[in-house]
Amino acid sequence: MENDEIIEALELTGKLMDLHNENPFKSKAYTNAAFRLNKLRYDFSNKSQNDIEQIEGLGKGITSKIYGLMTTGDLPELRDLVQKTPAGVIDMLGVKGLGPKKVRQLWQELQVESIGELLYACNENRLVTLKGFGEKTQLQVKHSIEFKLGNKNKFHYAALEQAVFNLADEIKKAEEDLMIGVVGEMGRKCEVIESVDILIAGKVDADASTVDAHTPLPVNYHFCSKDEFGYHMVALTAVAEHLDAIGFKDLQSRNFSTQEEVYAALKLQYIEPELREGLKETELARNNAIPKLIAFDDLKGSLHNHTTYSDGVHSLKEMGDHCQSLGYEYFGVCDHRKTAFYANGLSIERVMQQQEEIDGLNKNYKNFRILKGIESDILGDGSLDYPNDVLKTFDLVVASVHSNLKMNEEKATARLIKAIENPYTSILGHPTGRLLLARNGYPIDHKKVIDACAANGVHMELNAHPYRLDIDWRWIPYCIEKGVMISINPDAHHKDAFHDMYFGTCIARKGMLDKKNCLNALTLTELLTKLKK
DNA sequence: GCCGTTTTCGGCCCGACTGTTTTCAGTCG
Repeated sequence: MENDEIIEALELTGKLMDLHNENPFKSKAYTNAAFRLNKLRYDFSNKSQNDIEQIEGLGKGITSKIYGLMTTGDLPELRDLVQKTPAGVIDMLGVKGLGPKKVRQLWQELQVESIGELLYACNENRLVTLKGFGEKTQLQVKHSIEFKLGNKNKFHYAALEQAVFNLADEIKKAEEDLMIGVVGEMGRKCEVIESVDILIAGKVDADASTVDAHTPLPVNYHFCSKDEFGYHMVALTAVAEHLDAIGFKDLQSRNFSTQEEVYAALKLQYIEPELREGLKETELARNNAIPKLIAFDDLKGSLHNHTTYSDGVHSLKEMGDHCQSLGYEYFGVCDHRKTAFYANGLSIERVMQQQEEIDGLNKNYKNFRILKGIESDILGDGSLDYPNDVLKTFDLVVASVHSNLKMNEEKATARLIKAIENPYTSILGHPTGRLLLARNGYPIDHKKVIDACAANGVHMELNAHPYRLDIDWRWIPYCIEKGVMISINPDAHHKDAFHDMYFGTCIARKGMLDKKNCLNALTLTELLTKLKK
């Protein structure tokens, strides 16, 4: 069993014990174990029982249960609890705003046994009769369920890409003579995917759909002749608004084997698939004004990453070495500040210690440098969780919000602007706090925030984690217009997460980012000059 | 129930927020 599965099982056990009104301290033992294990950030799934028992906060009793779970995949307590709980009631624990206590009330007092029934009960205004519930709780539960249902059968781009590429390869292998194209939302590299579409051109002997897709979504296959491949690639990749704007239906012929030929026939600059969203791309193409889009290879370094100093998995040296081995020129360490107690945030003493270690490591690097940074929390009032005389010791300061996420637009915007105005802020981190398919960000006035960045020389993060992709790509053109540079940051907590910058680059292309407006496409020397300003 | 340890028993991760209360329980990050 893997870390996550073990932690999830323990957490669920704790929740179900609360749901069944067992001794709250008994359930806490499980919840606490999950909490402790979750903080470890290393792979414990193949450790010995003795190793597990050495972990702080775990004793003999819970250790033996964890070890049993690890080796047999079974936790008898959990099995019993699951057995006496309707599956729909367990689902209800996943509704935001509902914990075990509230779910118990809904189940026992309203006999609600599934998320569907719960939504119905909200609509019938039945939740307000329960003690501890009111209008607002009922409305929040309703919204939360609707959000959940609305995201059913939607996936993050990153979760599908490899499977879809593999699928295209398999089809190609089965019949070498075919032309294969990924079209639709996947072709446009949208951040959230609802359907997978593949275009196949050529003579198909076997039904391509017999190839096992291995994707969690059904795949739509489209077929055409080879000499119309380009025509159908454009038709199936673009949204209707784009096709209208370029005058697609006025084309006299379908005989275009490449996409480039289609745009040439329409007397337009070539428009990359990512851009075919029906926004301003056609107007720009008409004036030959679409810039050369950034490529993954253009990135020269990685800013905003974490190490074991806070909540990262690998040490400073491991992360630095790995970043260098990937061919980058610099690696920015931005561990969490102390306010981030949830993430083992750094005290001032440990920051100093980290900076000394960085100085030591930098002496041995050639053509590579670790930059001293910090991810400073933006507090509720917009101030940063460090005094200025400490902030000035860093090469870069990423300021970002991690708590108190439920502000209204006016307050959240003012809070961000105050943080941007701090003279030591270099980059505004994940500006809306959104988690795609899981949580809407706090509402902000993007224009005001970007204007403030422009006025204060602050750069904008494009957090490249596939769940975040925050700032939203739709705002990148406005950033560029105002001269605010975009920093494609992996926010890496693990060596493998540097690769997230690839997904950041994909989404940045949708925002028409070119390399000269990308902070981490600068060389080390250029970057240092920029950061000093 | 379990942890840590004063090896027997007091106290369970923390701070903030929300919505419901009328002083706090439940939930979240």
